[in-house]
Amino acid sequence: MTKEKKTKFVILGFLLNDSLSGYEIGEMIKESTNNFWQESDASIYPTLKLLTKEGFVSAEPVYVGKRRKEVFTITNAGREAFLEWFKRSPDPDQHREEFLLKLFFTDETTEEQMQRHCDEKLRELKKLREKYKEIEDFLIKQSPRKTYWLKTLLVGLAHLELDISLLQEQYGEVYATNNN
Amino acid sequence: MTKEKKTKFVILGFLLNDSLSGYEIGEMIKESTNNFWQESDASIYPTLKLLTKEGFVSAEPVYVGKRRKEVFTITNAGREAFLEWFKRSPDPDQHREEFLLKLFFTDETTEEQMQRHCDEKLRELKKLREKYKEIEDFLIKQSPRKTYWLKTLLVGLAHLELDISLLQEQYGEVYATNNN
DNA sequence: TGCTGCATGTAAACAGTTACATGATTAG
DNA sequence: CTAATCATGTAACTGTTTACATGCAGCA
Repeated sequence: MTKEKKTKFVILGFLLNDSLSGYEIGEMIKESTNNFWQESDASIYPTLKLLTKEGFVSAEPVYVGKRRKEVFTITNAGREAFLEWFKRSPDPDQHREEFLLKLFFTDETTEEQMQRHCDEKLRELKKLREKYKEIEDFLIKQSPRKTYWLKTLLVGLAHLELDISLLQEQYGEVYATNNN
Repeated sequence: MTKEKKTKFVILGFLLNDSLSGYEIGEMIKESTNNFWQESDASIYPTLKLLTKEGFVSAEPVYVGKRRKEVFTITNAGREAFLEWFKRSPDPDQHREEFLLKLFFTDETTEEQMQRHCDEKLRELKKLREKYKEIEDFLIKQSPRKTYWLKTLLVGLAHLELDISLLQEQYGEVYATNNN
């Protein structure tokens, strides 16, 4: 029926522990959930407004000098809504992997072109792996309570490692000497 | 700038070898690309109309009795458009994995609830693995020319195996006795 | 007769992104 | 002084899905 906007629950999730401003929520999303659940910046403020209207969060302005900051706090109704969402079976993943789409159609084109995409992808993934490892360190040192943040990250890392090794297998370790 | 509808290239991709009707394209999508690039049924016919208007495909009606079937053939311009798309760097993947989102927020709820989602997920993935293996057999026997269809499938299978083993690791092989 | 599969399509609603617009504060 | 960052928001557009609507053919 009414397919609820999932952005709502991402925001509620971050508000469970802390009262936060839209901007702060945006920063947290960028550093964490964006890696497996993308949200655009612009979706946050309208969604916060919606959540306010529904009574799932309450807003209060905080002033630092002339600077206004709208700080949001989750309500009991908001907690209930979050838990109700949480216990529902997750929807099947939605994928839109253009890289795989091109791999799929490589028989009709040239392997050289695809090889170039693979090279690029491999470089990207290695960079991402470094980033993930930094986040891993950070989580272990700074947020030892967030065991599931770490678990989620490790799932992501495992997938990265797999993709890296698949790409290297296929193309014979040409790049392995430099930056593995 | 103008972010082109990717659906166009999925359709062009399938038309590179064969002339096909909208329905047949839909069937092929369901069986193959839908596993990593989801398209809804309803997007096919309007996109074919668009492609016709752009001169990338040509349509001719075929009648079997009173039954009309619109068969589409790719044009030279269509081939060029496809190759132009193919050589562009793939856009970064878009993920929306509600399962991981829930895993991420498990610290704020209960592990029991999440465990239930994991059980369900594990069952789904095992089913999907069977499906993938059938497709693998089919491809090897029926479409030996499509080496990249097979490669794409093997990437998918590797990810499935990884997810299955991650889920089993976490939850101690409770289900390993029955249907592994 | 009614069900399933083949076959094509449209309208309305919704979600999501891009681009824009504004302004305060802080560090160099 | 100016660039970067903090901070909030809107309008327009585009893409996508949902639900609907139609009708033929074959089979039980």
